[in-house]
Amino acid sequence: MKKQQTKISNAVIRRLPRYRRYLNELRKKGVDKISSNEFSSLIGYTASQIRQDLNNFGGFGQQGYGYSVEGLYNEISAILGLDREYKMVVVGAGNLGKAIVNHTYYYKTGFVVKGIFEVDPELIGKSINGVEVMDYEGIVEFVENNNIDIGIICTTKEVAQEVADRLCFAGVRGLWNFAPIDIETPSHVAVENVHISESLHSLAYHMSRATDDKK
Amino acid sequence: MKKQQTKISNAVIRRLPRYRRYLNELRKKGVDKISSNEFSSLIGYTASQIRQDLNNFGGFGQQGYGYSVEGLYNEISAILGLDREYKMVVVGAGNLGKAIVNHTYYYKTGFVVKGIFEVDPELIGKSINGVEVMDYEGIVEFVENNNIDIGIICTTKEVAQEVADRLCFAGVRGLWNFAPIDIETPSHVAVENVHISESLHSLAYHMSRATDDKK
DNA sequence: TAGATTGTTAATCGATTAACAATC
DNA sequence: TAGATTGTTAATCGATTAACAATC
Repeated sequence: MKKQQTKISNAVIRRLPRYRRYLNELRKKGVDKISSNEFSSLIGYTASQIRQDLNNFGGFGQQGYGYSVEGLYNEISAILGLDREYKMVVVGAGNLGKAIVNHTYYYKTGFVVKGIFEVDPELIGKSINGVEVMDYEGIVEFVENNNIDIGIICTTKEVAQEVADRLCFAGVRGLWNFAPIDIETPSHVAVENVHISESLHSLAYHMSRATDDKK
Repeated sequence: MKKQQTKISNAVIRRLPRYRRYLNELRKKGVDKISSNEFSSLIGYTASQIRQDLNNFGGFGQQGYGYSVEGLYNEISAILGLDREYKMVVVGAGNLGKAIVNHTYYYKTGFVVKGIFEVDPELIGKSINGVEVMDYEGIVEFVENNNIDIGIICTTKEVAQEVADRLCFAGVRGLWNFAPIDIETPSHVAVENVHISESLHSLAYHMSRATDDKK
C-alpha cells in the first residue's frame, strides 16, 4: 500500500476480491508468477485494466517478469484488510444465520462468529457449530465486552433497521445486512447491503431476454 | 415494454429490482403517484437517472403529473420477467440450500422450489418446507419431467461446475450459483454468480479505510 | 544486452447529469 | 390556460482501453 492519495472507485474495490480469489487458486496450484496478459485470459478483465487497478495501490509487478502470485495475493489481502481477524455477531438464528455461521466455520477465514442473538426462547441456549445462541436483550453488553467488529443482520426487514441502530450504538464498525432493505448507518460504520433476491431478479431479466431473442 | 431496440447496460438492469422494491413499499403504503424528484430523494439516484433508466423501456410517466406507483411497479415487474412463475431446483440441502427454500416459502414470490437434490443418504427422503429432498442421481429426469426453469447451486466449489453442466444438459434456462467459483454456461443459459463472501471483503476494505482515516 | 512486461499517460468509450422543449 | 413534470438531447464526468516509454 504505497499510494492511496486519491479516492479509489468502488468498481475497483469490487474487483479486488475476485483478483484475490483467482490468485489463491493459482497459489494452491503452485504457480509462482503471472503476467497481466496471462491473468487477463484467466480472469476475463483486460490486461490494461488489471495493471491500472493494481497501480492504484502500488507497483506490485516487475517489468519484464510479471507479478509474483504469492506476493500479489498477500498485497491484495492487506489492501482489503484481510490480514487481521474480525469478530462478528449474527442476529437471527434462522436458516440464513445458520448458513453464515456454518460458512465461517467451514472456510476458517479471518471472520469469526463469536455469538448469535435471537428473540425466540426456543432457540436461546442452543449452540450452532459451537457458537452459543443468546438472548437478543444482551447484545449491547456482549458487543461491548467482546470488541465485536461486525454485526450480521439476518432478521426480517421489519426489525432490521432497529437491530442495526442497536449494533451501531453498541460499537460495531461494520454491518453485513441480509434483510431486503437498505440499512442506514452513521458515517463511521461501514455497511454492505446484500440483497440476494435482487440478483435473482437480474437472472430472471436475462432469462426472459434469452427467450425473447429466439422468437 | 415499447422500445428495446438497443442493448440495455447491466448498470441499468441492476437498478431495476431496487426501483421495484421501493415502488412496492410505496404501493403498500397506499401512495398513488410519484415524481422523479420525489423518487430521487427517496431512493438516492438522481431524478435524471431515474427518467433516463425508465425511458430505456418506454414512456411510463405523464408530463405534469409523474408516475403511477402501481403502474410503474407492474411495468418494471414485467421488464424483469417477474410476471410469470419460475420452477426451481436446489442442489445441496445444507444450511444455505435450506435458507433459500425457506425464503421462497416465506416470501411467496413467483419463484417456486420444486425439488431439492442431495448426495448424502442421511438427507435423502426428508422434506424441507414441504419440498422433498431427492437423490442427486435423479436430477436430470426430474428437471426434464417438471419443466424446471432455474437450478440453484448450493454445493462446494469443487463440484459446482459439474453440477452446472448437468443442470444445463437437463435443460434449465438459468443458474443461480452460490458456490465461490465463476460458473460457465452455454450462451442460452443465463447465470448469476452470487459470491457472498466478496461482499464481506468489500465491507472489510471500507472498515479499514474508516479506521485509517482516523489516524 | 535484448526481450518482455510493467507503470503510466493519453485516447476512447460509456454512463451519468444537466438542460430544456414537449406535453399533460 | 398555466404549472408541473416528463421524455430526450446535449454536456460532463468517470471508467476503460490503448499506447508506449521506463526498466527489470
